[in-house]
Amino acid sequence: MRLDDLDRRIVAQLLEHGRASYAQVGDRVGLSAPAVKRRVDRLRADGVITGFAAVVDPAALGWTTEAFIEIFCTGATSPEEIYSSIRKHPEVVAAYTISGDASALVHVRVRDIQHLEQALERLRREDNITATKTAIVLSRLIGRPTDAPSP
Amino acid sequence: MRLDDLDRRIVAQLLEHGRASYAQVGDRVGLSAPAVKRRVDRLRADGVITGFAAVVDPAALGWTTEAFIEIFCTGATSPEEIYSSIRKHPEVVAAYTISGDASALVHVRVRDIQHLEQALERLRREDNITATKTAIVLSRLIGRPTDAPSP
DNA sequence: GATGAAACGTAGCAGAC
DNA sequence: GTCTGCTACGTTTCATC
Repeated sequence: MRLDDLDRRIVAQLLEHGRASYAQVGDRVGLSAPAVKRRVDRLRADGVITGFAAVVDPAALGWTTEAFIEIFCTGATSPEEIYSSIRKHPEVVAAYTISGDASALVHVRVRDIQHLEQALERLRREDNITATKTAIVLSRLIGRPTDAPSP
Repeated sequence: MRLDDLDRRIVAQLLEHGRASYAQVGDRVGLSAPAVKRRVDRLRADGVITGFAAVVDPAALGWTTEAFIEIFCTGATSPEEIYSSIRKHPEVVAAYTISGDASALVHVRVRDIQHLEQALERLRREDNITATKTAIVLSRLIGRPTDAPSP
């Protein structure tokens, strides 16, 4: 499937203003409200837009600390095994298998350093995980505060 | 300011369904639509909810590759200097100053490996940046596809 | 302080063009 | 893609606890 320029501008609008009315989006991109709705419906059906979400300040919910943890696994641990080892930890907001020394990179969000320590201990207790290497986030330079799990 | 349990449930609902009507949210949390609206207005005014956004599949927009780049800077480069060095690169979707060896961790999203190479070259051309260490994302285990810049 | 019910204006939606 | 009408939602006002 192909996106034309109008589609991209609609997506850009909805990335900024996810609750904007179709008429508002239409004003910005030069279409009528029903036309925008049709295109948004198509974008959702095609999986370009997978949903809508509130953007929440994690600090306001009491999650003030975040960290990136490199995870080292035994031998040839499959992505599925890594996934099942980390999915149960609610502090994990994102995780990726990556090239390089580490098996995976895990982004966690925690209340404070004590909470981070607990989460790390829990992670290291997983069978597959042999070692971790943690980098605590000192400040966010770019990127919206991502959505947080509820404390 | 303090959030009660109702506030947290409303936030959780809006994180999942950012375009849900107040009545729908109210049904799930046990409030009427006006009551939900008042609380959402307050949550927005207090900065707990900073906005709403579409959740977009970057792959559908042609951004199929992502990577994490550790950035090493000269001496005591301030976060502000790092910020001004990376903000102009549209491939950067997130960036953090972190503890450990590297000065910053930068999350980039690119069309393909060739595009990644170009972005890396551009980054390394920055005055402050002395070295980079890149880990290409092989697969996303956890975490929504984050919002992408328009290609 | 908070909520729920009723009002009005507006947006969403389906059909016809 | 636009225009039209019906339905549902967002929003304010007011009474209530």
